[in-house]
Amino acid sequence: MGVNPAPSHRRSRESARMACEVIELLEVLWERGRDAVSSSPVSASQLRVLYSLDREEGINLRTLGELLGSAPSSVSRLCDRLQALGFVERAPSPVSRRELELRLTSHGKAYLLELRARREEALLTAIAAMTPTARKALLEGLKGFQEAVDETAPILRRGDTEDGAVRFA
Amino acid sequence: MGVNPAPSHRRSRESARMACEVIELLEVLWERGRDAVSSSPVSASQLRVLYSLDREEGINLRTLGELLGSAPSSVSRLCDRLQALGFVERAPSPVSRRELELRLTSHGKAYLLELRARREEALLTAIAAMTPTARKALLEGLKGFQEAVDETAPILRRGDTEDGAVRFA
DNA sequence: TATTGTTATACTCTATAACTATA
DNA sequence: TATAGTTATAGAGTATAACAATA
Repeated sequence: MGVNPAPSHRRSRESARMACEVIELLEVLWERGRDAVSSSPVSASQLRVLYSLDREEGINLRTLGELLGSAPSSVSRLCDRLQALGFVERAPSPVSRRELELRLTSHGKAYLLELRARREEALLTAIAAMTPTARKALLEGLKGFQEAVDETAPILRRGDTEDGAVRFA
Repeated sequence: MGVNPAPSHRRSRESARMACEVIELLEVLWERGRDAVSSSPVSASQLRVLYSLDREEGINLRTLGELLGSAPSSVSRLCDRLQALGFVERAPSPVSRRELELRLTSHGKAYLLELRARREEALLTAIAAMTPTARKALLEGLKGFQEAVDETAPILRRGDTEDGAVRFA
């Protein structure tokens, strides 16, 4: 301990800290502006459901629960309300009569589109204030980061197992 | 409409979309891992309070509410529980007997430190998988972005007014 | 009278546990 | 019997409205 770390290690740690700060900032800012969209009051929890269903169409309730880190009962209630809003639909699974296939409705997809457009607009305000050099670096850096997350966060990757089932491990 | 936008505009929009995606990813992932810290179950809402008090020490309850976009009554309840956990303290304001000064306790600060360390560790896993070039770009880009947010999101900036009061407009 | 903070009430989110239907 | 999904109950987050104390 106390030895000089390699420059790339220091830079990694500095990047992590910086990313952490930026994300905290946006966690506070975005939650403030959530209600401004479509006059449809979708909570942060419901929004996480929409994100997940957008990424993994047709998953069942149990799998969604694992993805969110929430209990099945909580997810069931969330889906009750999102279904009542017309954003999510429960369809019977073709492979097992005790499972569901959860999907965004076109209404739900439209909501996500609008929310993302609004958030991107907010981000643009900040990005427009950056220097062209920093802007270019941000894009390159985020691209690389996203690819790296996709590789190192297996929970988000759908992988076929021998029996053909979908696994999220 | 339909005209070719300048390259810098296209890059800005692309950056915004990319940032949006990355943040959604982390909103889902981080919420899953929140409970793993210190065996202290701090909710996402409570966490936003801790972030805000860490940034703006000694603000009153109303101001915190504006910062979070929450009603004063909600903030009061949040503080009840954070105070019971020993993470936040309410002190009488020296300038007005009807106001409070809200602060993190040392216990609260320690919790934030631990949470951030854990999250930075998670980010490092991804960052370590990036190329050195992308890593460097990420750091430069995030730095520029954070500065730009600080400039363009006045709600987060504390500014003295003529009468010496603290304003968050 | 206006402002700061706290309660009262009602609805949403969350978890654990009990329950129904299916495999 | 084990698993997928739904209720039952209880505690936490949220907002609106009514309230107390202070300015």
